[in-house]
Amino acid sequence: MNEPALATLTRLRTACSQCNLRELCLPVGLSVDELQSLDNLVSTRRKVRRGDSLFYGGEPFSALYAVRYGFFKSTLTSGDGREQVTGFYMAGELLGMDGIGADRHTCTLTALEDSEVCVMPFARVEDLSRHFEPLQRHFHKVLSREIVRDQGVMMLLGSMRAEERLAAFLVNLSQRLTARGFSASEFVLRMTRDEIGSYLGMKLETVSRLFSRFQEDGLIEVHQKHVRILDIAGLKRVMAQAQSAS
Amino acid sequence: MNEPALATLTRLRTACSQCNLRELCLPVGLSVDELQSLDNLVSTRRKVRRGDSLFYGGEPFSALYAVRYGFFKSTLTSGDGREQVTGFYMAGELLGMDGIGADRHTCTLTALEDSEVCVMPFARVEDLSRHFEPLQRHFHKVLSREIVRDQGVMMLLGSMRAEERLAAFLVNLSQRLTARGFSASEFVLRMTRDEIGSYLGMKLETVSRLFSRFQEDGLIEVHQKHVRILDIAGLKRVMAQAQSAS
DNA sequence: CCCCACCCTTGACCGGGATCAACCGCGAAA
DNA sequence: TTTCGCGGTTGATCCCGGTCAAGGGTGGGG
Repeated sequence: MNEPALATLTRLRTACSQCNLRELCLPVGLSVDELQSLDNLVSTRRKVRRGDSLFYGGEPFSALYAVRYGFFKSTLTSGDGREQVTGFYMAGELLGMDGIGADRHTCTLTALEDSEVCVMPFARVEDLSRHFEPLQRHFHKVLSREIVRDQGVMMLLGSMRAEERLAAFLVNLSQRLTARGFSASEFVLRMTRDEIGSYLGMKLETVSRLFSRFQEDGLIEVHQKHVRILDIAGLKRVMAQAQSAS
Repeated sequence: MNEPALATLTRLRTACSQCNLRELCLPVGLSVDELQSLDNLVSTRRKVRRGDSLFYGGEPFSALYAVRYGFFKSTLTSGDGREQVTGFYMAGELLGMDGIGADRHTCTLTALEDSEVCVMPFARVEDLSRHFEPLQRHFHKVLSREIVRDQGVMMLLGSMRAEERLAAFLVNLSQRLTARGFSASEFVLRMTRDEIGSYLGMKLETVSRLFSRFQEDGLIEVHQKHVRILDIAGLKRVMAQAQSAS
């Protein structure tokens, strides 16, 4: 009841109930009252500069992270050194769930632009989950959705042609940006052609060629990292051409 | 303290503490005492005949399932009807975690041989997790491991050549069978070439050809669904040839 | 027990996307 | 302002694995 002033300040600054991302992030769907139960979920915030990593594969696991702003990629490195991009993450999304299973992160999370995350010590997440049912429910949903997302990528990689994959990627990006109040039709890619290619299981040259083809077909306008979507319905049509390539 | 005899019977029959899979399944790592806290986690058991489905994509979600014996595949069907196999599951593995996120299953689980599962109503899983910390920890680990597994498949599909993928598949199968007390080197495939191909992102003809090639190379012996692994180290070498195909 | 539907194998050919290579453009740093 | 380097684009060629086709094995249901 009489915590030191500094602690109070930190608690307020990192309080979910004060956060403008609460509609996107872990507390989604909680009432204002319920939200206050989460106010010491976040211990601190942490800034990560473009190019730096939040954590590396192999590092001990201790916390989950919620993106406050910025953009991340997650990568997996196989025994023989091949690197695979396994996801891209933006504001409100949760990072680090891969580490729970073995108390050790399996993938590396790297910022693709200057970013900031909320640090949620995992012991605290579990504690609060045990005492606060809505958080428990929601946390389980977030974990489950990550599984579903990954399965979607498996479908992408396992049974779609290169152009379908890239179209699906653009549609997905556009949808997630829209949900965050950005323009659905015009954005700047935070990642390189190589990173897109790794994520989608193709070479960077193929990504580049497909961007050009989509442009010729009037679906998009590309200028390096600037993309404007001209025909989202057309992209969705490309996505579902239904003639498996593999 | 004086429950009806029938209830007692059911409870005992489905008690995790009596189950010979407890070393593989949800209760792994719990002491005998702790185990008894789980004894009403499982409501009933359910048999699923070969070819039948435990649940379908789109169906409402209500329970998780633990495989007691048998073999399952999970499949995802895309909007345009393409089907992708997203996993194979054997005794002790947990099914249905995809359904938590949207209270609705996204994939279909089909038995590839006559099987039986333990039905764990999800509300009960969450209840027990809240009151019993070791279960909570372990449940989170299981969810996280499913995420990690999926990311492994993404790596497979995104950056490995066909022969590497099939080698990885065989090595993985062999390891999981070993953990269950089966022979590491000789087994019967429960799935068709088509299902393996879908899982690994290649056509059934390619799977068949690669099996033949592995046989010529003295790595395995194949006869339809019977496989004998002759050179597991050789397979592991094939897995890690490190020259990306995509 | 037999048969037929389903699964598997193998061959011939083709094409999508990888590979190799050259060049361009933009942004950061001096 | 110039330069340097990374990232992107585009072309030429190749080859892995997809496609099409034919035939063979086999195990489960009637």
